[in-house]
Amino acid sequence: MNLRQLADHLQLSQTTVSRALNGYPEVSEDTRQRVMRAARELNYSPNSRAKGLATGRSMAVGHVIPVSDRHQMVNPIFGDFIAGAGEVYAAAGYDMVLSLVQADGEEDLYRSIRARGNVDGMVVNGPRIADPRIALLNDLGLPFVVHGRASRIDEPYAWVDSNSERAFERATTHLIDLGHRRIALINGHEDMDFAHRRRLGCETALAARGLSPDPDLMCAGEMTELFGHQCALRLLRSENPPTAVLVSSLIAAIGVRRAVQDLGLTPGRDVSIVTHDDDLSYMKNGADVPIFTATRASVREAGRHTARMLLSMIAAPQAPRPTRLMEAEFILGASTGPAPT
Amino acid sequence: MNLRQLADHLQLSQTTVSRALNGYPEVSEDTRQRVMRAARELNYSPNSRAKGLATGRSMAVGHVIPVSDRHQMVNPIFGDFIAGAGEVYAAAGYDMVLSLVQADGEEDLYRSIRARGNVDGMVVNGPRIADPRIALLNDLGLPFVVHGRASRIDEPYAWVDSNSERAFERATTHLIDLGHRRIALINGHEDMDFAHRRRLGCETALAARGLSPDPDLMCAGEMTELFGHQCALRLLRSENPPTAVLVSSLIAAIGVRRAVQDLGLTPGRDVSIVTHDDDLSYMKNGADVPIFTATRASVREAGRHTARMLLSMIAAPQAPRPTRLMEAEFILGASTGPAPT
DNA sequence: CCCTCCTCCCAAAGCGCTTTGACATGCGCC
DNA sequence: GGCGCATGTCAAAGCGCTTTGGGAGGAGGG
Repeated sequence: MNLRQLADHLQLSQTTVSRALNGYPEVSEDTRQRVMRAARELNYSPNSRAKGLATGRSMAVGHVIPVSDRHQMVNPIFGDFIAGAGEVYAAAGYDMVLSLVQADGEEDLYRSIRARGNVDGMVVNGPRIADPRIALLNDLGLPFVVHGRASRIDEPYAWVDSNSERAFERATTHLIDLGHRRIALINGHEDMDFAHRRRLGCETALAARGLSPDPDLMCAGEMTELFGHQCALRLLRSENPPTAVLVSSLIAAIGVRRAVQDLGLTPGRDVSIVTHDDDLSYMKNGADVPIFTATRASVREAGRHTARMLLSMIAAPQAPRPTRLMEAEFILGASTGPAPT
Repeated sequence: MNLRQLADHLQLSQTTVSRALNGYPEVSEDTRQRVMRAARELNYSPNSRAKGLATGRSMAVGHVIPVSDRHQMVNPIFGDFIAGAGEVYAAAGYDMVLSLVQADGEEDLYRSIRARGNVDGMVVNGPRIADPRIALLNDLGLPFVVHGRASRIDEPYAWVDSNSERAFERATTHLIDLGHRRIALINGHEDMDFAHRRRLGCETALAARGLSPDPDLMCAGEMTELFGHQCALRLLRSENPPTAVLVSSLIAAIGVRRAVQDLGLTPGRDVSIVTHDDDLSYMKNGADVPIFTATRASVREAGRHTARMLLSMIAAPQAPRPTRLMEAEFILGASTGPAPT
């Protein structure tokens, strides 16, 4: 069923039918009702390609998901982020098109997305420090929102981020207040901007109390359960082990807990653990009593904000680039306690 | 840069340029080279909407992701599945468009996707027992592949699934061989077909050894860490607790382990745990020694197979519906041991 | 030398929609 | 009665591509 057939069926011109369906005022209310009813009954939906061609808008947005070449890994927060964003798109009648990309193919991908014109805007995930994609995208002139920020970038761009620095500063201060002095950090790859900021936050808190960070207590890598386990094992077995560990994701924290238990120690008593918690739907941080003391920021909520921001930019391309900083909650759980003496 | 501008620039007709770019033989090799070079230099990519309109194919496939209305949860395996599928699509020049849908809006969504014609085929996730979507989609006549199967459906349809029944039968038999008699099952919602099959496999194994399943030892729900923890706690605190637990996902198994440890018990000695492991990239089942004894089937690999199957169906719509059953590996890990006496 | 047949290229139609500009009505008003 | 003005409708152009149906020009055969 296409527009012409519908128009023929109604004995009207395509123009009138189109206008009736799209809410233009040049159509009598009677006719509009008739058209709407017929469209529903005959299950007519306009062909989106044709509509896109005619209007120059595709009613779709693109999400580019970097696939880590190191481990072919898709960041686990991605599902929830997409879910949040997808909710908003669905409500607004937008499609979401996903592109997975290895780090080396990125530039071409963005150019090609732009040239093929099948999206009206895009979302960029996993920004790195001084990420070159931002300049590229500004150049291409397609509306985009970054989930996260990129340090050392001067030009304006739209972003949604949670305040990693502040969150990790608070977490670190909390541990210092509990008497911990040897505090380890198990972080994401530190070329990722969020990891960089978390480290900064941590160091700021240490410095504020006259402590200096110990490089031996810092490690960075892909945030898997396994990585958390390995790092924690290495740290705790070292000569001068930490009494507390900051972890950059709940999944890695689970690995840390496993390591602590493997060594016959008790989390919260022998070793304190604070983790960042993205509030993933399938991996909640406990029920009433949180398993881990944590800094919590809902990545699903970030997805919603990002999507809304992008849609607003598509609607008003000339407006200044919006930004939004979300604060993380600090949640007291069972995994922290006073430093053992 | 569009085709016309490119053609003008080259002093050729659009026809010739189009043919040169699309590999038709009616163009001299010289001209083709010239055209290709210019296209590359001027960064020309054909507008995908226009191309789609003209060819009737959109070079995109749709994935419909059900969002559980119960907990607004996105299945965590989804990221890896998408990653596997996305790899194949990218290589074949297809886009992937994602639609998230609440269970109640499904029928309309499929119809609308069909009518708007912006995908050439689709992938259906999370089939239930006797899932009505299959009849609907067969009706709509758009190529589709189901990830999983739906029991009690007679009409043919294409699917990729792993042999859940067999896997859980083996797992159960293994536990029986170790002397376990009270074996619990922590399963996904049992209207989901895969969960249904896992239960069947479990019961088959019990029956083969003359044991009958104890309804008190079976629970089913959303496969979160929390759910695993709650179920395990309840089971282990009951009057006649199980000595072994079968779990339907690694994430839930982590919750089970936490419960076991909360009660001061040791996994693999006091309580044996066998889990299904989807081999998620961020949640591996240990390094050298698997943490859990497990039935393992890579969901990323399933994503690849599904995508390849769909593309082949799009290329040859008349061919019979392919199907593919993947066998799970059985991995011996540290979480199982002889039944305590 | 003419005819046929390739080879290489082109003009124009068509995909399904929106949108521009024009055209019939019917009405009130001078 | 003629004018202006809404109101409701339509035909046709255009979005950027593919594809059909030729057609010019040169090579080869009789």
